[in-house]
Amino acid sequence: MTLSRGLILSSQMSELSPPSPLSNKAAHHHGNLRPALIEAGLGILIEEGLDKLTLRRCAARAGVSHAAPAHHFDGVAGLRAAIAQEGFRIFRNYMLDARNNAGADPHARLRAICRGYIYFAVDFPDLFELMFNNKVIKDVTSLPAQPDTANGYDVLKDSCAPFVAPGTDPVVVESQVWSLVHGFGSLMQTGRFGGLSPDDPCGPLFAPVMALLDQLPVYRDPQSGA
Amino acid sequence: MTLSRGLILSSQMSELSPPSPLSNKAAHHHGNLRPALIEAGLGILIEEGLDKLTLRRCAARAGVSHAAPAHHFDGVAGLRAAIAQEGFRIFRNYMLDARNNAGADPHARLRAICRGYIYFAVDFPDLFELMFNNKVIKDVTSLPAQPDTANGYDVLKDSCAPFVAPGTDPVVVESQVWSLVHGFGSLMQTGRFGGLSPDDPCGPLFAPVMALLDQLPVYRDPQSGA
DNA sequence: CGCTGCAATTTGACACTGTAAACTTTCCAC
DNA sequence: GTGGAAAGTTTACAGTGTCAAATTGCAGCG
Repeated sequence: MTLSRGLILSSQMSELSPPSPLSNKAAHHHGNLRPALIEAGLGILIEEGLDKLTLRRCAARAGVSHAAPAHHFDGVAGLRAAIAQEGFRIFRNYMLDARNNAGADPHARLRAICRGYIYFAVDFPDLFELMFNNKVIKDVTSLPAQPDTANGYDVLKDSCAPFVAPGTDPVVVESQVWSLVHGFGSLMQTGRFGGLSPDDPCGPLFAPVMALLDQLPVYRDPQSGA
Repeated sequence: MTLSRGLILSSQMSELSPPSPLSNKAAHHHGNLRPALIEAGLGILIEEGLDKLTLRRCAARAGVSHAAPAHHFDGVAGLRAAIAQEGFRIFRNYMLDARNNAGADPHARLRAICRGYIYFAVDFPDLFELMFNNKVIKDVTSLPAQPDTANGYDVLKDSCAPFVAPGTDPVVVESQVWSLVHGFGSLMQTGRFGGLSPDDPCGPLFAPVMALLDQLPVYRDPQSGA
């Protein structure tokens, strides 16, 4: 399951290198500047940190002039939102991978996506911070008809479904799980939750904290139908 | 209990207006620039938002030149850390107030401090974001021998004590509670957790989510001794 | 083929920010 | 008083976001 971590970043990119219009060689127009800028931003975020993520630096890394990004993003906020959106896609893949490698037991599957959640927060702390920055998250998660598949909420929702009592709002269980795991992911980077180690990437407190979810009763087993 | 909210900010300040050295009239040295800058920063944070919190703006609001803060803080990061530290003091008072207005029941007390936690996040979203910004929180919570009373963790710890099973590490329950409430506070500002209303400041999902903590067994009643 | 039009990119400029150095003022200790 | 440290000011410089005005390269059309 740890195989899912450390993925090659470019293989996760969505907009990156689309059909590539057949030998679009050295067009002065660069061709795909927008995805190139997003990738540059992700690289800066990972290698240099959130405070180094600037418009001009992204432009330089993509090999264009400092004002070029203005034609593809609505200011620096737009660039950050686009990078966050790409981050949510990687984030979702982390949870999907973790879930796919789990068994059929609802509790095991829930723990799995939580582990994927935390793996992502550990692997990309600056990207995680950018994505869940109060300002950015509002923009990204409330985009026009933004589907749950764009931010991974669908994976969480799906894994919470077995624990939803009939006749109750699913968002209750979803909020419980999401709050717990997101709070853990945020606070873990404090250092107060114990140091991380290569063989224990989620820290020694991950399992005990997530044990709180073991008490959730199973109302519906998605495998066996109703 | 809602009395505790909307406190006059200056009354919460710690460094603000110390002994005031007896008619320190119009000293060109301003006297108490450091606390004045912190208060200016808090005002900017509340009135204008986190992105407007700059060294020069704080200096202007305090009525000094733009380079004056350099003599009191280690760059802009130092100013932000100092403001966050002041924020943690207010934050702690929010939890203390909420707890003091609760009864003796351990679960009720725990719910109370969680409500104080969320009240603070709702009242000061930008300050909340600054305080729990991954970069800043590390500085503030890991200051030299920073006691738990400086960031409110002592209040949380105290309220979790009744739920700590004998022979187990208290940090487990503390992490469970803190993760849940902090995650809720962070994610609430997404808008996904339902709109806030004046008479329901924590949103409609607060109670259902915190119900997860009702299952915690009480091992020790602090009122009746062991 | 040459021309126009358009979109992408560049260049230049401006305001704002953080930071450092040099300077000025104020006050305290001696 | 005098020296010196502390507190603030002034000046300067490198980055940053953003805008307006060129400039470049391509596509379509005469």
